[in-house]
Amino acid sequence: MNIDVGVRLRNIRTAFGISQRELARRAGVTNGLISLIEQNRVSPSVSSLKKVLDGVPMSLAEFFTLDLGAAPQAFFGTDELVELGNEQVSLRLVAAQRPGRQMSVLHERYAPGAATGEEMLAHRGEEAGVVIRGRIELTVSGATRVLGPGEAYYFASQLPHRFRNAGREACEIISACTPPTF
Amino acid sequence: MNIDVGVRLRNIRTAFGISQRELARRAGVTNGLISLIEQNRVSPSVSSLKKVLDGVPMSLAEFFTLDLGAAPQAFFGTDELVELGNEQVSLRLVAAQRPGRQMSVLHERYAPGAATGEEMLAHRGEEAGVVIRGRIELTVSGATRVLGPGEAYYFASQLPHRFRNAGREACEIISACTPPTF
DNA sequence: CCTTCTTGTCTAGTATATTAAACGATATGA
DNA sequence: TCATATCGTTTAATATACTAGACAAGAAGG
Repeated sequence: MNIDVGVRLRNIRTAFGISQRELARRAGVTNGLISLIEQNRVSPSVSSLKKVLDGVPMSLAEFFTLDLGAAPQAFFGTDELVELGNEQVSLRLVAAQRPGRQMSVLHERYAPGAATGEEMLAHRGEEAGVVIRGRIELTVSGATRVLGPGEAYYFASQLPHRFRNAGREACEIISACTPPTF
Repeated sequence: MNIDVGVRLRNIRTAFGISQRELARRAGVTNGLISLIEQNRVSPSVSSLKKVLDGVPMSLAEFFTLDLGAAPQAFFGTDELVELGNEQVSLRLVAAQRPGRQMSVLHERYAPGAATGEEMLAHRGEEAGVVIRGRIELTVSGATRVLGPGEAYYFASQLPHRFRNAGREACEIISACTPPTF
């Protein structure tokens, strides 16, 4: 449940082969604080954690992103793409069953008038894509734009977003998102 | 020199269109604390910042990887894609200048006879794509296959791989890779 | 003009992060 | 054996994060 800041910091410090006192000296804090943080006896303020990491040095973003993730199937015929959508919005997923993959790549098809729903979507991760046929109306954080063939998008998926095919022609998009939502 | 936690939090909260009190309710903290944090009057402890972000929801890693300042560009016209390739292999990159992005999404175009080179490529990460026009000959770990429109690939980039357009028609692919190689 | 609701801000009191200094343990050398 | 380091831990005092509640400003409706 809790982010284990203490263990993380200890791992990093020992990986650099420096003592609590040495790190404290570089960071401009006391060695006692380092000790307490590493034991999870206190939850450091962002400002002091930043000071500590500056002594390594390491950014807060790097600190909180510690992890990563095979020779499975590499080629996929059209019939090997897994169909996920409905009649209005077709989603063909590449490498659906691949364990531990870091992205979802989709061939999307929006029928005329189709949309991702009435509500705005919002979830973790990032998504991007290129329109290859037709036109799509995309709204991100209140901003709306219609994209045509060759045009593209890239946004953080936390921002409220919605896709809608406002035209009369079907619209196709190749898209990718990470981490894999589908 | 300090990370502007307050402005970040305010940007995120307003992007979601919720009030300080609503966020506080979801996060299980007081609205006053949200106010103080957003004004940078206090530097929140990691534990309380995590509580607040859980209300969005957003991870600490995502929070600190968000780029500061204005909302990044979400829409890209064809002329806003950055051209990276040569005359044989054209690579149009989406969101090239976006700092901290987690993927590269490309519109690739292989002229007849064009290839990624004589040597096999091998690097970190994963890559995937969908062919939208023409045919491409893809070799991964010794296995070779020709993919046509609607067909796709997904493989770990450490595996030796090579793309070649063996046909007479230009071939277009929309591809994605993570982490961003381009 | 009134309410009544919502917004963000501020203040006094309390909980907790942080400091300064001490402690015990381990190691090295005279 | 006795120093003299350095290591991580602990404690009491202090600085600061956090809470509960009040405040002023704006909007909606009577």
